[in-house]
Amino acid sequence: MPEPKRPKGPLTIYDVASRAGVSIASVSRVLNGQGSPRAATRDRVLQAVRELGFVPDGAARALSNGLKEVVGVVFRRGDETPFPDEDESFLFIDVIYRGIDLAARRQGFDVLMGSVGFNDGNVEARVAAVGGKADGLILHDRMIPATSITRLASLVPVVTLAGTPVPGAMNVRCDNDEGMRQLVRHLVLDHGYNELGYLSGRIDSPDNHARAKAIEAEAKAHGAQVAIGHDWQGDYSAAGGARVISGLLESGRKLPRAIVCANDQTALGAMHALGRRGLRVPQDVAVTGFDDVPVARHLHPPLTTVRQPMQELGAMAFAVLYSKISTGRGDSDVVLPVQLIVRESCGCAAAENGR
Amino acid sequence: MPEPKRPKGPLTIYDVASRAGVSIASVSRVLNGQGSPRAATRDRVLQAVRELGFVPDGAARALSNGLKEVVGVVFRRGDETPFPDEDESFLFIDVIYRGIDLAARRQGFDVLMGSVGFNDGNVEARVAAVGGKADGLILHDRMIPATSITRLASLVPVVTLAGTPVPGAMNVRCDNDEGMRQLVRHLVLDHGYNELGYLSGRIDSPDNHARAKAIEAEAKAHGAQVAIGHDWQGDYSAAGGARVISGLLESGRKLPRAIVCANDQTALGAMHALGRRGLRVPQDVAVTGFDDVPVARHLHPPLTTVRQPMQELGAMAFAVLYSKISTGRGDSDVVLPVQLIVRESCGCAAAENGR
DNA sequence: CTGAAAGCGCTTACAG
DNA sequence: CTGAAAGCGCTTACAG
Repeated sequence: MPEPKRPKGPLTIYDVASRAGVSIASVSRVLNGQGSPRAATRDRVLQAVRELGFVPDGAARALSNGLKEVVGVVFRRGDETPFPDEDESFLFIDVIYRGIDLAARRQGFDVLMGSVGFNDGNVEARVAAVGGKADGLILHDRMIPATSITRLASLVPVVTLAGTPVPGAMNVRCDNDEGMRQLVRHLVLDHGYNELGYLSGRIDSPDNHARAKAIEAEAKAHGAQVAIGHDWQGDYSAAGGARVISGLLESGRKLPRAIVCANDQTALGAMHALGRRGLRVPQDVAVTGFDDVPVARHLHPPLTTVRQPMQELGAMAFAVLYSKISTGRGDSDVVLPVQLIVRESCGCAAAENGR
Repeated sequence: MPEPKRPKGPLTIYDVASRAGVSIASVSRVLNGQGSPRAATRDRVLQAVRELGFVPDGAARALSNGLKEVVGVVFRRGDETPFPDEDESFLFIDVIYRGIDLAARRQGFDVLMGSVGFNDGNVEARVAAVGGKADGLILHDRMIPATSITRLASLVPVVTLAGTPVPGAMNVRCDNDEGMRQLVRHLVLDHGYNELGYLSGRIDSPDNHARAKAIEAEAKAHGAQVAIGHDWQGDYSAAGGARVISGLLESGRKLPRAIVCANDQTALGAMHALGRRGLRVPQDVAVTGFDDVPVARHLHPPLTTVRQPMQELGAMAFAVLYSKISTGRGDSDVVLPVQLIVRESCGCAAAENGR
C-alpha cells in the first residue's frame, strides 16, 4: 500500500506535527515563515507537508489571525438571459474585476464574488453575508441605500465604485466631469457644432447625472445649445439609444448637429437607428460615446468616445481597501483621470484616429 | 448621542447576547433558525442584531460547523493585456462563471475566484490556497497536472471543467464528439462536401483532441477526406486561424471545400484571411466554428457552429460539487449535450438560419 | 529554537 | 426553551 496511512478526518496541522515529530507551533512557524526554525526542523515539517498534501484551513487561519485574505466584490448583473445581446456590459464589469483580481493577487488575497441579479430580493442581506466572509468589500454603484452602506462600513471597510462618496465608506471613480467637458470642447470648439443633444443613461445613475451636468455646463460656457430631458432619456442600452432616436425622428423633430451619448452602448444603438433612417454619421449627425468599450473602434465609423481606465479603477479600489485593512486608513474619494479618444464619428478624418 | 455605544473591537455574538439579555447560544439559534426559541427571545435577539448591525463572522462559522459555503473557482486568464482583441474568450469564461454563480447562490454559497495568469509561477500553490478557503473547487481544463488534481481531490472535492476525467476528481464537459459528428454529417451529407480541413486548437487541449478525433472518424464513415496536422495547427485564437489560412494559401495549396475550425475565434480569423485573398465564404470555401459565441451570428456570413451550453456547464459543475459536499458522493463524469447551429457560412441559405 | 496553552467567534450536543 | 461548555484548526505571545 503506497498510500500513506491517512488519519480519519480531514488533514490538520496536528497530523503534520505528529508525522514530523514536532509541535504544531513549529509547523505553523515553518509554514508562515515566522521565527527562525532550525534547518532540520524546517525540512522535516516541509517533508511531512509534502507527503501528506497538507493545505491549511483558511477559516481557521482567518479566525486565528483576524485576516481572511479575501476581498468581497458585489456587482449587479443581469439575470437569466443566457446570451444577452448587450454582450459588452459584461465585458466591462469583467475588466474592472480583472483590475481588482490582479491587484488582490499581488497581496495574496482572493476575490469572493457575490453577484446580485437586477430583481433579487434582500440584496442587503446578501451583501452583508459576503461582508462577513471577507476583510473588505467593493460595491458596484448603488446596490444598497447609502445609510446601509454606512452601517456596513462600520463593520468592514467598504469601497464603492463609480458612485458618490458615502459617509464612512470610501469611493473610487473616474473623472466623468472632465471627460465630458473635453468631449464637449472638442465638438464645439474644434468642430464648431453649436447644437448638441445628450442621450442620457439610466436616470437614477450618479454617473449619468454627473455627465449630464458636465455637458450642460461646458456647452453653456462656450455658447452651445444642448437638448436634454425626457425625450432624450435612454437607459445605457443599445436598444434604449435606438428607441430615443427613433422617437425623436418620428415626432418630426430636427436633430441637433451632434449627439452625445451617455455611453458607448447607447451610441451604438443611436447609430443603428440613424442609419436605418438614411442619416449619415458624421456627415449629417455626429455621435459620440463614453467608456471606450472594445468594439468602439470597430464601429462604422469608429466611435469617438471617452476612455475610462476600468482596469485601474478596479486596481485602485483594491489598493484603497487594502490600505484601510492593513493600516486602518485609506483615501475616501479617489478620482481617476479619463482620456478623450478622437476617432471618426465626431467628424474627424481617419488620419487623426486615436487608437 | 444617538449612536449606540459600540464595544471596542469588532462586533461579536457576545455583544448581541448581552444587549438582548440572553446567552450566545440563543443568539446563534435565532440567527440560524435552529430549535424553537420563544417568540420573546426571538424578538429581543433580532432587535439587538438590527440595532447593532451585527453580521456573523464567516470564518468562525465555517470553522465551527465545517462548512464555508464557498466554492473556489480557478480559471486561467490572459495576463496584462488591458483590452485584448480576443474579447470573446473572456465572455466565454464569464458565461460559465455565471452558471456557477447562479447555481451557487441558490444554495447560499458564494464564489471565490482565484484566477491564474498564463505565465504565473507556482500555480499549484495558488490552487491549493483557494482550496483551503473553500468547500470545493472547480478547475478549468488543465491548470495543474493530473496527479496534483488527484492529490488535491483527496483534501477537498474537485470538479474539472471540459477536461478529461481524472482519478479522484469529478468532471463536467460538453459532448464534443457528438457535436463535431453532427457538424460533419451536415457538411458531408447535406452539402455533399467531400473534402474537409480541420483547423485545430491548441495541440495540448483535450477538447481539441476530442474534436479532431471526431471529425476524422465521422468523415471516414461517410467517405470524405480530411486535411489535418501540422500545417493546420491553430491555437484557438483569431490570429492563429488567420495565420494558418495565410500560410496554406501562400504555399500554393488548394484549400478543401469546407474548413472546420476548432472554435469560433479561429473561424473568425480564417474568414478574415480568406476574405483578404478574395475567397468567398461559403461559395468558394465553407467555414464552420465551435462554441457559438455571441458574435457568431453577427458575422458575414453568419457562422454555422456548435453551441455548447456554457451556462449549464457551470451550473452542472456546481451541482455535482454540491452533491459531493453535502452527500459525499457525486457523478464523476457528466456529459452535456451540444446543439448544431446551422447558419450561412456552411452554405445554407439565410432562410434556414438557426438563431 | 521550541513547546504548552490561550484565544480567535462561532455552533451544537448536553444538562437542566 | 435555554445556558454553560466543549470544540472547530489555526497563530502567537509566553516560558523555557
